[in-house]
Amino acid sequence: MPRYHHGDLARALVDAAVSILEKDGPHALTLRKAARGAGVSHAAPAHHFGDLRGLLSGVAIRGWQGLLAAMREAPDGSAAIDRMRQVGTGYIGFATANVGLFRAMFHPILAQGPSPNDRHQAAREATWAYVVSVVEDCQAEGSVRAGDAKAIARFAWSTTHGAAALCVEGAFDHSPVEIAQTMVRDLYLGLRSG
Amino acid sequence: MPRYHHGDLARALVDAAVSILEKDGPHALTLRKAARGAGVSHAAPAHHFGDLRGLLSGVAIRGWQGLLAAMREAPDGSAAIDRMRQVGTGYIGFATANVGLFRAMFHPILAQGPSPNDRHQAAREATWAYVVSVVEDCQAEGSVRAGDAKAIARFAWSTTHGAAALCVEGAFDHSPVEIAQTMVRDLYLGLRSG
DNA sequence: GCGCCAATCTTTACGTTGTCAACATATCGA
DNA sequence: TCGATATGTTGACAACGTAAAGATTGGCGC
Repeated sequence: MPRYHHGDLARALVDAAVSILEKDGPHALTLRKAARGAGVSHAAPAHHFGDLRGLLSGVAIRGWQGLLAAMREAPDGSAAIDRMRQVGTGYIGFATANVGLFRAMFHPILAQGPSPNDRHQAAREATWAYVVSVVEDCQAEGSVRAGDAKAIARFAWSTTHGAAALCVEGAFDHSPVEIAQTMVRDLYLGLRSG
Repeated sequence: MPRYHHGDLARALVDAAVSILEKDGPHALTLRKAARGAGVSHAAPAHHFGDLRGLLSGVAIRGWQGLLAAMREAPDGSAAIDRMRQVGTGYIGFATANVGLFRAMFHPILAQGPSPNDRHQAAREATWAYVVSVVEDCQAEGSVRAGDAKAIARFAWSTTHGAAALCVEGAFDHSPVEIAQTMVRDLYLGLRSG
């Protein structure tokens, strides 16, 4: 029996939103549709997310968490360079496996103005911090050339993000796995030490 | 005096759309607003672009043309590697100088389903073809390592597009010029022959 | 247990939008 | 000249984001 109070509506709304995103894309995501998916009235989301941008921000938080998890999927104890490779393959893998979610993370609405949600910015920065730390580990073990770790991380991030974004766009007529392999290989041709 | 027939409404609508995009971003672009900007009734755009996706596609065509022009801005007769560098700096320069237009070119709505406009796909492929041709020229002059030119072009394109997209997102706390310089430099560390 | 307040959800309402159908006007070729 | 076609207008409709006001619930002091 439906109660007046949902219990965890914020989570349920994000669940519904992700489901809509994966089925019909970012354009199909509306506040009212997410509310229907969660079984509440159309104005209920406003109390948790404010507006559409807020809901999208909530979705993006889950996206960044998933992206970070995918990048960390390397086996424990592996060499830093292996973790670095997993950053690339995990990133592209996550993007192509969760196209709707990935597109929502970089939706133009979110890009405009400051982040409407502190946790959103935090989730994003946590992912970025992980990449920088892996670069530093690689430098420590000598598998990546010395230099400003953040600059190197920006480069690796750009290549990886660009490949993922273009893959998701369907700009390449190759499988994501192929793209990821050659991208990661070529990337470390430029990053290797010596 | 306003005539019943506009003369070149399609162009005027794209003009108005670009103006809206640059001022208020992709989210603010609506068919009705573009129609008002062009001084016609709200349903007039339908005859030229069908729906909102069609208008966005028309805008994107102009975007791809401008992007290609920016990438070709290298002085005539320069070495292929210089033209290659201009691909990177021109790409990032165009994106940051035309943020709204750039975002529209990669708007999620356009990414879903096939391109609604043949000229859109053509403009896109022309840009891609130019990058591949520059890579081949670099290989011919020995400034870029041998190998599948398209694969190398995909790599260069990914790095450049990723850097531009993240720049436009405000993900980097550096000036676009700085980003472009270090990106292009690091990119050709990995692409150089030998 | 009781009462009150804040949080949560619903209902109602309003202006805007995309899209369609019906109609009006201009252009162009047979 | 005249009809077909392209181009633009008007009117209408459902869906949307958002705000205001009311209903319901949970929690906290007492």
